[in-house]
Amino acid sequence: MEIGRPYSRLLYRLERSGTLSPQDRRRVAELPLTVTNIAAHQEIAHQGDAPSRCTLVLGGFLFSHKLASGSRRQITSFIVPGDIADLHTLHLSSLDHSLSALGPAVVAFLPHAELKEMLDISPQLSQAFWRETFIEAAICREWLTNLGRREAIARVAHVLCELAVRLQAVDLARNLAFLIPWTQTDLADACGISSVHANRVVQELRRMGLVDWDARQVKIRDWDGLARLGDFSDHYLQLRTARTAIKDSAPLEVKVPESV
Amino acid sequence: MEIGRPYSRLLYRLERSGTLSPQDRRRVAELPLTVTNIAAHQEIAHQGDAPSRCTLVLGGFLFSHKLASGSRRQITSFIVPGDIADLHTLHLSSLDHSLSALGPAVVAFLPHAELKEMLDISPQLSQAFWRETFIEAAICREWLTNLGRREAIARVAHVLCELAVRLQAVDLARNLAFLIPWTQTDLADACGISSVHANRVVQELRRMGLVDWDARQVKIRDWDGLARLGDFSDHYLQLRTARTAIKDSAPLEVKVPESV
DNA sequence: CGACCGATTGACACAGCTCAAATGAAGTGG
DNA sequence: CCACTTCATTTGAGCTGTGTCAATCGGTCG
Repeated sequence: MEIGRPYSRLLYRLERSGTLSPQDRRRVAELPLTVTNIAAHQEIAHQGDAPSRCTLVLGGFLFSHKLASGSRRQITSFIVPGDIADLHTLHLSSLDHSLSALGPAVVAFLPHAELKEMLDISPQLSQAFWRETFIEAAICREWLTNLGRREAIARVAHVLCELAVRLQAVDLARNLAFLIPWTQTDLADACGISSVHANRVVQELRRMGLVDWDARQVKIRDWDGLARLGDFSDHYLQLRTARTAIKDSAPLEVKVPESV
Repeated sequence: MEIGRPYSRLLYRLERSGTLSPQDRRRVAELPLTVTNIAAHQEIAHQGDAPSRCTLVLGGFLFSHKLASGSRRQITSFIVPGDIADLHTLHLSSLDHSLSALGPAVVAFLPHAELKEMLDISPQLSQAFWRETFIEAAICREWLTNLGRREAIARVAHVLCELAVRLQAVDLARNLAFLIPWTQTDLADACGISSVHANRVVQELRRMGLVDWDARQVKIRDWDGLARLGDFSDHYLQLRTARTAIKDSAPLEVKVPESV
């Protein structure tokens, strides 16, 4: 987990929309940070907290979640390396969700004060970070559609497609296969279904030959089939360049690499 | 609708988190704008479009929506006067959702160029607008939880509570009653349920004595009961003052554009 | 070896969906 | 001012996707 260059993934993301000036890159790279190991299932921040720093994921996965009716958990996002998990704490007084680690993770904490100062100085950086916020919101809207208007198997397929694309964009998936330390219950809580049903859906996806799924390893065997089933199109992720990097052309007519 | 001061509600919102300098207020007030009447059900922007201006709602209601599986509509947000409906088009290349009017509405279009220029000049304004984005995202997460982990009647109750609070915050609801030109089908598409079921839920809410609901007029008769049923707490809206406003103040006169 | 956790299975219940039709309210045009 | 259309609401009757409950199985770790 290249701790030596903790900002590389973040910078890579910020530059998706356009190049940053060398100066701006330096500003980001020189932000003070505290690298911390997080244990599996550890809660980093709790709903209602008012943290004074943001959390950049360097390795592993975090997720944000909320409770409904006191006991029912809804996962509101998966946060992958290169993402800032709680940028909104910069301007909102209290956190509207909790933040936890899916498995063991490595994060860097960035103090609000320095972050704010940096953003005040550079409108370009401010824009780049703001843009990340917008993408996050677009993902949230897509999830909303997923929960509101697709049935269980399509929801799961959609989430898998999204993760594959997002992870591939940060080099954490190759050949549409990736490792993620979740349980079927986590998946269920992201998809708004019960864990029992999540299990049945996973089995059905296996049976249909769409995915291999052993423990924490997910491999998409039939991208077209899964994307069709999950009604997935990656436009909302705004990864123009990243997508070409992944598979060099037409979005949904992608061929699955034969190898692996 | 007070067209004479189109920015009043926007300014009011931007200043929730802290006062703007007179200069910044002037910058906002002097933004060039094109006021336009929108017919009921008119689509203002379509998924995939790349508009070159943002849409500020002056009167009436807009909503953003997406299609799943080609035909199933999910409403992803209700946009009320004072909201900017599509601020994200400022930095994202294409719109990830469509934008339409619930009933007749009045909007002001703000060209991206001038908006960007203004935000580049003033970090304070930039922050204030960014903050609005964060609130929008928080609302989206709450909706996600709503769809994923609450049953139908609670979803509807939650949406009603949210609208009441948001509208009361911009003086468009008084005594927990408001006018909104939606149909039960619109409500259903926001809550991820069928319109038939939405109807049954509405009837149940009436029967329980929680709301009065004639045509477009919604009146919450038992706030505590409805909020409890909908598992609603307004923290995520980040409206410090809103709750007290709801309980005891008598908001000002309100008008929804009747003709347009 | 026992304890624990996650995956898996089966049986059953029910919330909410679909289909279909009736009712009601609000124009619209003759 | 009345037929006619249109659109929203309402109601009824099955049907089904998904939830809940309760075991069982299997792997991992101390």
